[in-house]
Amino acid sequence: MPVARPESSDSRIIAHVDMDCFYVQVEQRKQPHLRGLPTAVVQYNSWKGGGLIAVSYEARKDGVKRSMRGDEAKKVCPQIQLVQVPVARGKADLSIYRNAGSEVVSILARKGRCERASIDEVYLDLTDAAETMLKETPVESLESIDEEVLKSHVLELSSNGNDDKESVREWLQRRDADHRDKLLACGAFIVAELRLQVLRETEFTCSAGIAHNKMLAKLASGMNKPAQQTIVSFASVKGLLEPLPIKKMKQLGGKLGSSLQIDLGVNTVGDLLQFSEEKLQDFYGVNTGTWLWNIARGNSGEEVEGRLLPKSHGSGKTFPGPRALKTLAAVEKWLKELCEELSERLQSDLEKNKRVAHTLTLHANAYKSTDTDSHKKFPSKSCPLRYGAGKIQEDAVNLFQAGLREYLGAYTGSQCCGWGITGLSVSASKIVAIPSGTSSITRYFHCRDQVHSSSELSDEKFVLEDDPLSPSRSESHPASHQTEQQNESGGEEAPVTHDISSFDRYENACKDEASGDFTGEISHLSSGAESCSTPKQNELQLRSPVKESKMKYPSDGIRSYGQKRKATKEKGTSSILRFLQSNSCSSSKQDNANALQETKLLSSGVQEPLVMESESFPGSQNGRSTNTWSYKANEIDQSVVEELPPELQEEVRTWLRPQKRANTVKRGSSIAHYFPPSKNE
DNA sequence: ACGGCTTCCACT
DNA sequence: TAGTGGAAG
Repeated sequence: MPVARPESSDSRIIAHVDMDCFYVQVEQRKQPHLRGLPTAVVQYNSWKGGGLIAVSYEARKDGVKRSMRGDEAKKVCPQIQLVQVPVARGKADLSIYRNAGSEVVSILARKGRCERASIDEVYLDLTDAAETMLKETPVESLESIDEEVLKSHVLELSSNGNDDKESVREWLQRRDADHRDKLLACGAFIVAELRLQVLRETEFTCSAGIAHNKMLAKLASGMNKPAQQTIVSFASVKGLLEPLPIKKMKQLGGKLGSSLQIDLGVNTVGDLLQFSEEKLQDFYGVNTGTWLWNIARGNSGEEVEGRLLPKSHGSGKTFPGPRALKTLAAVEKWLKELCEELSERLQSDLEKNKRVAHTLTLHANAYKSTDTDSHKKFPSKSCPLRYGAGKIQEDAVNLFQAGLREYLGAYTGSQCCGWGITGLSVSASKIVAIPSGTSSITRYFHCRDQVHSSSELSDEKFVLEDDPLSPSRSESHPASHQTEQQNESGGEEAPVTHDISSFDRYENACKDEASGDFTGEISHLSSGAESCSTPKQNELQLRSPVKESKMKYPSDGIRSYGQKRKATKEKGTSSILRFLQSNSCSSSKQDNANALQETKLLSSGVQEPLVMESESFPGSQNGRSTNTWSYKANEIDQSVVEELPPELQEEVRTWLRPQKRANTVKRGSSIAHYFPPSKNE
């Protein structure tokens, strides 16, 4: 899974911001009398007091751990305050925490590119902001800076026990510092300010790590909690990683980490240094091997994605042991609950963010009481997503039945034959911003034309029908049957506004009929992401081919850690495209502003000059054709690049000179005179 | 047969 | 593409 993304001499300024015991804070804001008390959030308290999902730092001191039961927590910490997660439709409802997370994201996105990494974590790329600050902020003003930044922990200092504010102040203002450390210092100021804003506006505290890449930033954010920030200075990287238990590294907490320990005797990150890149590649494949080699040295080129919103929504519940669902009726009942929640969240996403989801997926866990030996898994199934709780539910039930048949094998009436469902979940994915504005409407009709003229569309009568949305029609779901009325979107369950639902329909139409991706712009952009990456491919050193025979996993353990991941996916290149899609990369203030701005950009033709060649290729199943775009690097007009936002200019130029680390050269030389060795001015 | 629920990613 | 599995929190 980890992937090689080598990056040498990386001068980005990356922050990882992590909310402190977030769910607890959300509850404490709701009930301020809980502040300062040992507190934990539990879900479902009937069985052994419920499971803890967040624990305050006061309670942690007493040894309370997440994943204790409420009862155990009471034992080690009798005064603990247990707050229950809200329950809706018979299941835990995390929406208040999600909403609180959005509050935070919208604040943290004010400076630099922001990536929502989870409900309570974000990454920030503050490179540009830090550089600007380094250029424009006279050193004197740093002396009057707020206390918060002085509470930073600077790793190279704290290892010597010199963590006091005076030392930190001195470190932050060192004039002979490495340029990269100066940028880090600027990043620390920016992050401190952001954290204060978060506190002021949400009452939530958070901790942060400031470093040159995501991996180190993430590592650092957890080192001094709560409500503190940690800077990984250039000089501290080696000392930080060397003694670090390998399992503490993100991505190595699981089987890969275990394999490193067991198979290679690697217990700390430092131990990894003894292995050549080739050796690691022999064991784990080219990509993972290179990735390991790099992270051991503190290198990680992973980009901060400009994404403020989740990529999918899901709603699920487990039915452990005795509570397993044994009848179709019971499954249907719970699917209804889950689908209602999902639908609500989809509606909200639609209204707030103008996005629609395209795929509905059903997951289930099941057992057969008959043969305990067969460890067959209940297959997950998906289909096009139709809006409206009732439709989602109907489709989910169909998916379930298809899965169940497959799970049980041909025969059986699928009723009371000794099966049980221990887990159910529905999720919505492939979420894209809705096109809006006149040009999109034009494309809408254009797209429609394609739908009808497009070759295949076979036999089906539904092409011309009013509501071509039913997933039941999709040939991949023989299980389903279309009984529904043509009566389109809504009815009682889907109060969708007209314009929106029509867009929704058209998207689904285009998709269902498999006649090309729905908007011109979206398909251009997403396919462009692939073609744009070509110039960069050679950045990945894919040297020695993996010899599968030498893979040394325990036979039942790790199979393959992605030795064949292609170099064609370059996150760096996609952010420009994302910018064109959503304009969320840099300074956008609010989530829901993105979709709107997106279309302005798109329809203003900004993307055109970037797109040098257009070609179409046959689509997969239907012989449909999809437009895609590519360009030749040397054909890009410089003036086009200059029109882009600064942080993207950088990126584009990087593609154009794939061999160089544009970053270091450019940044280093142009602003080296700031923070001069002696007091400036 | 309980750690519940959610999200993301890579691979095939 | 759809479906699977790992990882994280």
